[in-house]
Amino acid sequence: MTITPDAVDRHIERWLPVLPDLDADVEGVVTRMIRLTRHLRAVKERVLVDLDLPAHEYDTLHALAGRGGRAAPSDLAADLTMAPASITARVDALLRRGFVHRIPSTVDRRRVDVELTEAGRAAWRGAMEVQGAEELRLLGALTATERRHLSDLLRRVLLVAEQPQNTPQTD
Amino acid sequence: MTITPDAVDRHIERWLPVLPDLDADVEGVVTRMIRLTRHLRAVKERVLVDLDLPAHEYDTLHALAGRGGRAAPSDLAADLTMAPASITARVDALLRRGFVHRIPSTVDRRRVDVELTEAGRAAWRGAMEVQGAEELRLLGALTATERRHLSDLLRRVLLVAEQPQNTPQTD
DNA sequence: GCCGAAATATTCGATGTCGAAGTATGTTGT
DNA sequence: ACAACATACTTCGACATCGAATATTTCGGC
Repeated sequence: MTITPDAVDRHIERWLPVLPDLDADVEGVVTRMIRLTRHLRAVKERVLVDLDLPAHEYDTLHALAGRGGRAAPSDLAADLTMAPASITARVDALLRRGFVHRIPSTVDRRRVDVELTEAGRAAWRGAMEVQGAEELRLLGALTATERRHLSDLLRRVLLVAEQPQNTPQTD
Repeated sequence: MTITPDAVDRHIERWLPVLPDLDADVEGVVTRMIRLTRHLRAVKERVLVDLDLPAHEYDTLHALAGRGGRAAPSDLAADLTMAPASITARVDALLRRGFVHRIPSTVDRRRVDVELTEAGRAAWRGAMEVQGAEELRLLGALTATERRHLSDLLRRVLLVAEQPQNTPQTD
């Protein structure tokens, strides 16, 4: 049983002539992760189009729901790894659609909590239902134990990424 | 030897109360791939900043080099999975820096080949040298056989992604 | 209590990307 | 030969994002 080559195998084969010391496994892992995340993002946007919900609006609702339906803009910026300045426009758009409220904090008048409305929560839930189907389809290629194995391997890689770089002597 | 939890383990633990039927392995694999690709992208941009080369300019040079130093804008758009309209601005910027030439095709006057200059190739090579170091650092967490195993698992997942969706009845 | 520093959200200007329309050129059918 | 269509690139308008600057509020030291 020979393995079936995928687009990344062809990608590597195409690059090997110009980069002879390319590590096929390292490049293969990285490129496949990039393509898979891009694929999942694309499918997600295609699905959300039917719900008239841009992906970045869904992401914002999702982050908000993950904070119990109420969070400060700076918290959302941290969760979404975005510049705080970008949250303003996102909240503005959600506000226009009636998905959130802006509630000035009474204890700290610098803060303005963003709160999910019922309509916002409903929109989030509706999009949630169709979400994840593609993830299941893709990972259905593996058995349950293989998925666990894959997840474990990736965890070990991510743990290295989380470690502070050994070259923080930039200051 | 118990496994060390990573940020995704904490992420899943935080979401489980609100989404009880969340599959930890599926979510773990997807979220780790997303975070790893984002991390690699961030490190890449941080490295390229020292070379005064924006990541998207490097990507364009890289795609061009992968085509042997000469390609049509539409080819670059396909390789970079971008809208053809976006290539114009990228080539304009590379042109201002003397990294590429625009060469009108003589056989088909609609086409305008983009050609890497020596300066462009040098900039690409210089950035290439420092590229990939972070990839090696991360995947150094695994042994060679584990990397191969990881690559094989991802290939099987990607092969499913490449298969045409069974719902193309949109027309 | 008061003044400088830190924190929080927003505004502003610049940039990158996209889809749609536009322009020029090539191809095909009759 | 000509019309209709297709192709390749560019221009344009809209939009998301960002970093820097700004306004307001809070905190800490004296």
